[in-house]
This record gives sequence, C-alpha cells and structure tokens, in this order.
Amino acid sequence: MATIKDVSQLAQVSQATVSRVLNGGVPVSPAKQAAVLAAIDRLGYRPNAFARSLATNRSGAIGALVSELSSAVYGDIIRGIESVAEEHGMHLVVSSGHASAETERRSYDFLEQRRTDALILQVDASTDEDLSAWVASSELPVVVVGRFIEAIAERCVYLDNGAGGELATRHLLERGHRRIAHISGLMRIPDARDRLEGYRRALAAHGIPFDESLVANGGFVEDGGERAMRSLLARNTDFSAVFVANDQSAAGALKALRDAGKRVPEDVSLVGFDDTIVAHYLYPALTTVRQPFDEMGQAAAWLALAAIGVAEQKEVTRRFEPVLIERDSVAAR
Amino acid sequence: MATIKDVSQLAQVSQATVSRVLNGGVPVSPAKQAAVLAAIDRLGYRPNAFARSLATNRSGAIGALVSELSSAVYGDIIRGIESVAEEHGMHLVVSSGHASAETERRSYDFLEQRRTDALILQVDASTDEDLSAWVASSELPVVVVGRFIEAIAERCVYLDNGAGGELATRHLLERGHRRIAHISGLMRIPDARDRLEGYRRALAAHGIPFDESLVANGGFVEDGGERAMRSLLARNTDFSAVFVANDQSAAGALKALRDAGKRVPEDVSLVGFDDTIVAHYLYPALTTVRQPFDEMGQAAAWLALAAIGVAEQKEVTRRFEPVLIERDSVAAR
DNA sequence: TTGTAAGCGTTATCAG
DNA sequence: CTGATAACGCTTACAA
Repeated sequence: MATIKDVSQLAQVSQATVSRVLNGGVPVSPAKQAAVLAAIDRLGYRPNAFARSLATNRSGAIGALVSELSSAVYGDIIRGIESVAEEHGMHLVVSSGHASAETERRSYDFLEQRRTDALILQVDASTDEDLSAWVASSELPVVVVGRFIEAIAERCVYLDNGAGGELATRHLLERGHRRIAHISGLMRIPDARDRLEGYRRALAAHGIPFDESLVANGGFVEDGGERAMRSLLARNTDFSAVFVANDQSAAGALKALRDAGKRVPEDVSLVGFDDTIVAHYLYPALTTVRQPFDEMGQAAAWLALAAIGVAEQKEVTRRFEPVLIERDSVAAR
Repeated sequence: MATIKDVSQLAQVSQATVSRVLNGGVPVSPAKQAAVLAAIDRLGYRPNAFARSLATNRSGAIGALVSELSSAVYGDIIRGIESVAEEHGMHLVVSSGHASAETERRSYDFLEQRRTDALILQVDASTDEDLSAWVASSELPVVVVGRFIEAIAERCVYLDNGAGGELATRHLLERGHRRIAHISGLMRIPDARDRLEGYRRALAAHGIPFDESLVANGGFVEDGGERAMRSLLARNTDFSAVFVANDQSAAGALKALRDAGKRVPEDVSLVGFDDTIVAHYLYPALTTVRQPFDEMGQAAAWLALAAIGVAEQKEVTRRFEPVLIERDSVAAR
C-alpha cells in the first residue's frame, strides 16, 4: 500500500506538501497541487489512519458502548448516534456490554485504549458509581445515554421515566379505569423503578391506594410479561387495565390475555412503554409511551461532538419527555 | 496520559522490556516483570492503540459495512459478527451504507483507510461489479454477506433465496392451495428476484401456469405490502394464499386483509420471509421462511478472521438453506 | 509557497 | 534475558 512518501516522490514534492494538499487550509501552488493529486490517484493512495491519529492525537471516531447491538429496543439509539456522527464526518466504533458489568468494563477499556475522541455509554449492568468513576477518570469526554446519574448530570441524556409511568397510568385513569395493574420491569434498572414510581404517583393523585397484589414482575422481556399476566389473572383480583413497563412485556401479556380468552381492549386495556416497532405490529396495535430513542442518540452524539469541538455548541435536550401514543389497546370504561 | 517511556523510566528498565511484559511470549526476569507491572499500575498506563497498530500494521478490529445499523432485518447479522469477533478478542468498527451506492462507497473507503484487519460487507445499493472490484483491489480480506456474487463466490455468505421462495410456495401448494399470489420485494435486489423465481419454479413443478395478475410489488416494506395486497384484492382475481417476499411486507398485507374483512388464515393464508421479530408478534403469528441472520453473520466473521489467521481454519457454511417456520397464518384448503 | 526534520508511542531487530 | 535504536506513516514547527 502506497505511503505519503511514494506520493511525494512521484509528484516530486516533499511529504509536507502532500500532507498540505491532503488536509487543506494551507496554500499550495496549483501546479504542485495537481501533481500531488495525480500521484495520489495513480497510486491509489490512502492515508494511513493510524499514523495520522498518532501524529494528531485524534482518531476521527467516537466510541459507543451499548448494552446490545441492534436490539429492537436500543437499536435506534445507535442509529441516532451514527447519523449525527456521520453528519460531522466522524465514524463509530461500537462495542457491546451484553448486560454484564464485566463485559461492560472490558469494552469500556477497549474503547478508551482505542483513543476514540469521545465516548457514548448506554449500559445496563454497571452501577451509577462505576459510571461516575469512569467519567471522572477518563481523559476524553463521555456522555451517558438512557440513564440519569446525579453526579454527572450534565453528561446524561435520558427520558423522564417517572413522568412516563405517570402518563400511562393517568391515561388509563382518565379513561375511567380504577383497578389498574402494573407489570413491572427489571428492578435493578432505574427505568423500571421510576416507571413503577410514576404509576404509584398517578394513582395517589387520584386518591387510589397502591395495591401490591396488582403488580407483577415482567422483567422487561416477553416471557416475563406473559408469566406476569398469568400470575395477575390467577390472583383473582380483578382489574380492567394494565400498565406494562415495556412493549416487549406487553406483547407477552397480550398473549396471555388472549390465551385466557380475554379481549383487548374490551375486557382489559393495555398500555406499553417505549414505542418500539413491536407496539406497531401487535394486534390490537398497542397504545404506549413513546421514548424517542433516535433523538436521544442524536442528542448524546451532539453533546459528545460539541465537547471535542467537532459540533457547534448549542442547547441540546438532555431530559426527554415521554409522549403517549394512542393506538387500539385501550378502551374507556 | 502515560506512555511506555514513563513506565520504563519508573520501572528502571528499557522500553523494550516494558513492551515485552506487555505482549508476553518473550522471557523477562520476574524482578523486572514485577517492577514493570507495578509501574503500569501506578501510572494507570494504557498502550496507545494507534502507535501499536502503526508498528504492527494490525488494528485488532474488523470493519463491517452494513446497509443499516440495527434494522429489524439485518440487526442480527451484526450481532452474529460481533459475537465471533469478540470471542477472538477483536472489535468492530461499523459504518452504514444507507442503501445508497455513494454512501456505501464512502463508508467502504473509510473502513479501508482505517486499516481494519478485515472487512465484512452487507450492502444493498452497490452492484455486483462494484463489489467484485472492491474485493479485487483490496489488500485486506473482505467477505460479503447476504449476497451471492459469482466472481467472488468463495467470499460470500448467503441464503439460497430461490430455494426459500420454492419452499414457501410448496408449503402452500401442499396445503391444497392452487391460486397463490405473490407480493414481491424490491426488484433491484437479487433476493427479491430469486424469491420470485423460486415461487415460479414451485408452481411449475405442480403444473400450475404462472399468472402475472397474481403478483404485485411490495418493495420489501410494510406500506408496499399493504398497497400490494389492496391491489391484488381490487383485481378480482381470486386467490386463497399469498407468499410475501418478506415479513415486513407481510405485516402490511395482513393489515390490508383485515381492513378488507378477510380473515387470516381462514379466508387467505399468508407466508412471509425472513423470520424477523415481526413474524412472531403479528396476529396471527406468521408462518415464514427463516433466514438465519445470526449464523450468517457468524459465518462471515469466521471467514474473515480465518483469513487473517485469527480464527482457526475450518469448514464454514457459506450457502445457508432456508427453513420453514410454521405458525398460524396458513390453513389447509 | 515549500522543504527539512523532529516528533507521535509502539514494536522489532540486533547486539550484547 | 536486556537495552539501543531503527522503523511504522503522518503532521507540524521552523526555516528558507
């Protein structure tokens, strides 16, 4: 593979000149410019990114550590990150954490050593303390997405999950439901706790006491949602609506309902969370609380790029508000 | 950030020695070893990946160019790639082509310049000729996934789409259907043409003449599937079953059917293609032809890693066979 | 406007 | 087993 030296020789100029036409900004005589370009073309020369990075101490890439590459849930976050990265001529090095604190740590180390110019973290397993420590000790800007951590608040892009839980529950309340169950998420994840909290707040605001027998854990997965719904049904405590902590669990819950001969929404109304593609394909289409993953990814990327001077400084939303997407799984009571 | 020089000074050894303990393989006296390790720890030293890559001419990463990061359809390919990469201590630099030949070209250039050790391509827009040319001119091993290109056959990992189309259609035929429609995919993509071809072959094998009025184009997207189904319905040519070129279109088709008051599978049977998550969530759950994206990604990664001596040489499947996944959208006639 | 030369942080060769 | 030292390919003062 041709190097800058080959080009400089062929074009009869110094390496510095080649470098100048490559990077622009510095005046170069048209004649030499042309000679260099011709040589580059002729040799099929491509600058070596390592050498360049070593010299400039910049990589032209940002690192993203995500819990799972291309999950239905978080896929759009990556897409959002990539779109603004690409817009700024930056690329993406990704690594996944697989919901294991150890893998997350390893991946984080890798990315850091790789000297990406900035880091975006979307992780599940590591604790707030871990993350704060990473951020504190890191030489490069890191932003956390999908999570709010007090200690590094200005570096977090996240959804107001509490408001989301409240929104979902209030919607049901407003439709006349009083016995509203909740299928909760993976409780070690803050989102799950916050959504539950929102559910409780909404009930309280309507003077309805919290009833533990109306909540079952779905663990954010489909199977879990199915089991949780069966458990709810088996308890013989009646309810006319369920707020499910995410769409995946809602899909499972819907199945359990169908198997039990209950109609949605005639017998039981359902509200999900996330507004992933699933919600759209379910039948009946799921009313859900939308989490703007794509925009959150974009915001995170923008924050990261602005921190390294690649993107312009501007006000970017860090705390996103949930929005209710009404479809067909809720009936008035 | 500490460099190897800092470490060597603190540990009172040469840089070479530090490098040796870092990379192993070469004997180092226990005393020095300990001193070096202590210094590394004390300084929080991390080798600079750029410098290392520049010196070794290896990056420790493989590049993946995919048509879309984390689409429901291709997401699993990336996941498959990443899993075997990770298994071998390699990481992933991804870039997306966005179904534009120009973007694909740019992304390809980027990855090549980035000197990833190998390249995996999953692209839509570029032609077979483009790809063959890239492969031919590239200094690093590239493997193409999700596509068969004669000229570089041994570097392709793909599904036998023709067999898939045949399989789907035959299934319907075996269930007694005779008037079988087809909602085709994006015809500029070989997969779409091959699936249609398979459909025709299956019909022919049963002595059923191909009837053009029974095929409509769904373009591989949901809207398209919906429109295609409406068009089919409007034609007043009756049919009892439809083979749809992918699950997304099938979702749209299902919707159109429902809107038209047709029941699935009682009135019309449906078979999809891909077995993406969608198929599973649809109601009724969609009978479909499974394309093993994850395994295909793994195979591609293995091929790439074997080519650079990172993974062991072994027989890896390159041509994958489609499998019919029976669910609830097909009834006997 | 251009060239020379000194880094950037590693690895690898070669003596010792 | 260990230490000098020359690459690796590019950028960037500094001079001219």
